[in-house]
Amino acid sequence: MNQRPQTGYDLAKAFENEIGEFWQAQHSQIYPMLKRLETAGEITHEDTIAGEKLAKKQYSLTPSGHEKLVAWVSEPSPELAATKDEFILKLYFIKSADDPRLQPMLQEQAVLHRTQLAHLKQRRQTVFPDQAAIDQAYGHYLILDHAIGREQYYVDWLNQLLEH
Amino acid sequence: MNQRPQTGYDLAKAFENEIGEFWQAQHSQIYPMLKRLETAGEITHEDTIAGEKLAKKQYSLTPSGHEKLVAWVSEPSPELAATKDEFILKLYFIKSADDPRLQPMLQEQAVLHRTQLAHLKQRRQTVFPDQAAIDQAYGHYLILDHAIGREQYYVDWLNQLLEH
DNA sequence: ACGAACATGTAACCCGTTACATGATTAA
DNA sequence: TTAATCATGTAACGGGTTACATGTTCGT
Repeated sequence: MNQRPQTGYDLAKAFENEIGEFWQAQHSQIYPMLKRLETAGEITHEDTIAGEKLAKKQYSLTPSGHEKLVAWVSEPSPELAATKDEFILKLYFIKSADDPRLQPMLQEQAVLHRTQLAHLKQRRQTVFPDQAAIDQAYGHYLILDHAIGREQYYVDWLNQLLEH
Repeated sequence: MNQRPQTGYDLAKAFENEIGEFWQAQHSQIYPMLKRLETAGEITHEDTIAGEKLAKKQYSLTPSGHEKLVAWVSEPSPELAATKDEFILKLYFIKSADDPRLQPMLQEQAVLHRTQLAHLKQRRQTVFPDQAAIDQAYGHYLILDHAIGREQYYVDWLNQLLEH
């Protein structure tokens, strides 16, 4: 998306792995959008063949598209992140600290977020094994770092409530 | 929503203030939903008049609705929270730590999140001034506490990057 | 008298998810 | 050979936002 040509499939995977913690997009949203962006003149594609006859569309930014991307990154992002956390919503209906449903709920979430935290740490280790890897994709590293810190906070918060 | 009758307006305000950090719903979504829930037999309403002629609909849960709510709270919540943070998405396109756009971006977000953190702390002080207030709405307190911790982490993370 | 907050609704539109649909390539 | 992954698309549906629309009450 930045400079190297990518297929819609590549983008879908990036939304799943690289930035899925903070932004999501399914391939059913991506393919029509790529067509729209091409019509708008922000991207172009080149048809390539992998193997015998598997057709791929390698998209790349046009000068106009690149300009727009650079401008967009520099623009202010004044909106605070929108979150939908069903567990937290359910907490609203727990009126007392003694509610017998509370501890199981916390435990369930603790399992979930500990697993996620371990998974993210594992990813950091494999994707950014050394300083060179970090230097080459610093923003991506920051995203993963932020995701890990955020999960760590969530786990700590749950643990502290479980000790009680 | 729990036991005391509430109007659609009350609910909209709750989504704005009490749980807006983790779940959102506009009045345009709430009013039709209240009608649907009433048709389904989960809630009923009583027309009341405030002042001279301002019509209010005080909704309350039916036994069936209350049962469903209790069951829903106890159900597992296996999905991890979905987040959409445009700033973090933009970070993805910053390839180097020396990119001149990075520091201004971080500073802008720091202002945003410091303000939000101060606002949330202020709310905790006014909504939960003593232990009695916490004991009466423990879940609500936990939500606010979690929101504060989350913002504190975000601010700390940004500060640490700004020191650099 | 006026503006903010209270109070309730509908309509249009956009965005995003799930499901439907198809086919090629690669590794076990 | 068979399952996982690669690769691209469309359609239906639902949820959610913004905008449209109206009227009352309360505090200053």
